[in-house]
Amino acid sequence: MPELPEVETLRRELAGALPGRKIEAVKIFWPKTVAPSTPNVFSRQLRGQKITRVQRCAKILLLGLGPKQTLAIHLKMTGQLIFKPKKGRVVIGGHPANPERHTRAIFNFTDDSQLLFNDLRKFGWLRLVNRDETKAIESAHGPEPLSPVFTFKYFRQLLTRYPNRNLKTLLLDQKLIAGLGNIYVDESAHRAHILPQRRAASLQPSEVTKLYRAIKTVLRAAIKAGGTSARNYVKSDGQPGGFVPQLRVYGRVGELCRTCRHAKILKIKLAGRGTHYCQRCQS
DNA sequence: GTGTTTGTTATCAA
DNA sequence: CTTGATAACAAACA
Repeated sequence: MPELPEVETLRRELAGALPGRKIEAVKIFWPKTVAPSTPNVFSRQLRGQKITRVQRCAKILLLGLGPKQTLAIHLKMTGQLIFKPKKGRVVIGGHPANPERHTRAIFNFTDDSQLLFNDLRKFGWLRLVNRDETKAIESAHGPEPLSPVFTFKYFRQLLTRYPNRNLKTLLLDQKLIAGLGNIYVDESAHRAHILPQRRAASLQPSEVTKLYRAIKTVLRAAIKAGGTSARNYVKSDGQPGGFVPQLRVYGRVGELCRTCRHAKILKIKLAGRGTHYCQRCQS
């Protein structure tokens, strides 16, 4: 699941690869990927454009195409962005012209390099947006948790403003904090020694501090490791990120807790999501 | 055939 | 207004 650290990893890699490259052709293999546009319109609009910068808003990657236009990319659950310095050879399966089984879009650059958008479950999307629409995307999200805008004061006020929400749903809410998903919410709660099902108002002041710090710490560590490849996520070179060994609860149901080495990691359904925690370390 | 996986949005209900 | 539940999207996997 590409969350903030995974998209940030891609942003950093692609920021070193894409700027300056000119789009020669765009192929769309799954039209809904570019909805509400159409493959023809979408491709025509992008052809000849040069990528000027690579940014990120929450879990959305933003490829700048000059001052007026941006290509916004959301990987949703199974999206991948693969950069190939030279055109990859055509491989088995799927569409005849389709180099990889779940490739939904291909950007060919004039120097023969390529950007592939793979997405097994077809939830991801590509959208060409203008400046106003980019602003709208940004204002639909809360502060970036690793930016100075995400102050302790803001975080404390969040908990006060939504006293009856449980931590899980609150931290997952993109309007309140940008970029956290199922993995890093569970990991943050474990590191803070707080159960994700707790009501916001039930946190002691010291717990608010611990949670605030845990969010930042785990995100920084995950970015440093190149993200979590629990399922489909890979980096732009196709290699997995390295954070799985550092996960403390996500995907570890039944395992012995790596912190207390005593209790087994439990898994419940909370806010409709698989939620992992240690009964002994978290309260 | 069933349940599970999850990011996001829409819709409904209390 | 707050909050949570559910479905929808879609496909693979156990």
